Amino acid sequence: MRVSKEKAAENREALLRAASKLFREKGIDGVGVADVAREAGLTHGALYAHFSSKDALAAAAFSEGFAGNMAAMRAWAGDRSPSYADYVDALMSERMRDRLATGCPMAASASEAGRQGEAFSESFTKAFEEEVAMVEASLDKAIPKTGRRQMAIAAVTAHIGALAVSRAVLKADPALSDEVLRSTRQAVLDAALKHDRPHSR
Amino acid sequence: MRVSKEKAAENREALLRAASKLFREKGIDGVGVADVAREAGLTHGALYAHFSSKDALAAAAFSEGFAGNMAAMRAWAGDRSPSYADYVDALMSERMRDRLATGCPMAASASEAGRQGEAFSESFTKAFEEEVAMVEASLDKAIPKTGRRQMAIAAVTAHIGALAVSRAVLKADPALSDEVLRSTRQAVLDAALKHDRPHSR
DNA sequence: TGTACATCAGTGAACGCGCGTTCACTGATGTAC
DNA sequence: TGTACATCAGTGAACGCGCGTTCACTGATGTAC
Repeated sequence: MRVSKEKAAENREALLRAASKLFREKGIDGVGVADVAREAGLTHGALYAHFSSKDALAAAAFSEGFAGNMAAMRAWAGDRSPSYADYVDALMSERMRDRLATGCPMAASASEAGRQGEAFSESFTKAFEEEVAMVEASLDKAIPKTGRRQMAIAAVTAHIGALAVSRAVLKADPALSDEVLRSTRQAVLDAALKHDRPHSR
Repeated sequence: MRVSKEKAAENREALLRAASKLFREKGIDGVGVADVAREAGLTHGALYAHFSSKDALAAAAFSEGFAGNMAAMRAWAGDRSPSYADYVDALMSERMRDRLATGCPMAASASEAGRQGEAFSESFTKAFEEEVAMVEASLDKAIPKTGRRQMAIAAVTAHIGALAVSRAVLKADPALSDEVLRSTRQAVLDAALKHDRPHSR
């Protein structure tokens, strides 16, 4: 039966929230469209009134999840723009590793992303560029511009790798999982510090 | 019909090679046991004479693929043990990114690994520890032992992240994909260099 | 060395199940008069 | 404001398909005598 425009918009949001959560928890291939619809309180048929395919849903859910995390980060930083150390501490933490459903969508899908459809690839790439820009802006302006971009790319890449690896080894070796987070955090912070005392290369 | 012990061993190897290739190319969830058996020239039923489940097959194929790459690395390095720079150059290259079927199995499955079965998790963790040990051994002995391990963990994690991300953005933005590899390579090499000129922290 | 037979790797049909997507239908919503 | 009706979000059965796993069967292999 037809529902009001407001209710339809709510349902669309519920589908995105459900997809965003489930895809991060169990992977895109690990969740069916019926699971997503059920979590949103709808039937699977309704999903296709809002999204043309599972790939389109995954791409939209990815962007929604990423935008939510970026907004949360900005809100948490408050008026001051978040410092590089704030960013690193927040991301490379056991808390972030264990919060699967609301964690970084790039870390959740890094190794699957290349095999998804075109829409998803685009979403991933846009998100990566956006996060790099945020990190870049948080870096010391004394570092030359090309160096800042390089460092930001390496830092975002490292955080994605660290979260994915720390989750991959968590069940088999929890201590190693913690060590992965600590080591990457230290390495990424050291890289920024190093530029206080530049040396010839 | 029964086959000779030698032929059976060959078939088992063929299954492992097929699984190792296909799982890296398309992901574990993206390949069926029938696909693997077909690629090996067998029927899917035969697979269960060699492996108890798909998870057991995936774990064995992961270990086989990883061991093969480690052996290739050692062979390539020749008599001298591979230097840190050799390792980084070999791994963070466009060649490694594009050689899906024979590339690093950790990078191919990083974000899926945590969701696989127990056998696969164990294989991943063992491989990670082994690669960390190899990298650690290649680092300058002037760096304190705890620093070496931390640096090795961060480097292996970074290479996994860089390969996964560079593949994820490849279709949507090939130039960015190259930049991801270059930036991580530079960052990881800088981290090792930095220790030539230690500074207070 | 030759014969009888137990072994077991491999075959292919079948199991129950869930997948992504389509579609005829329902009925409340929103609109035109 | 009241009535007639077109719209369309949501339902749920059905589509064809592939999944991982099991199993009765085949027949060459390997072994015991």
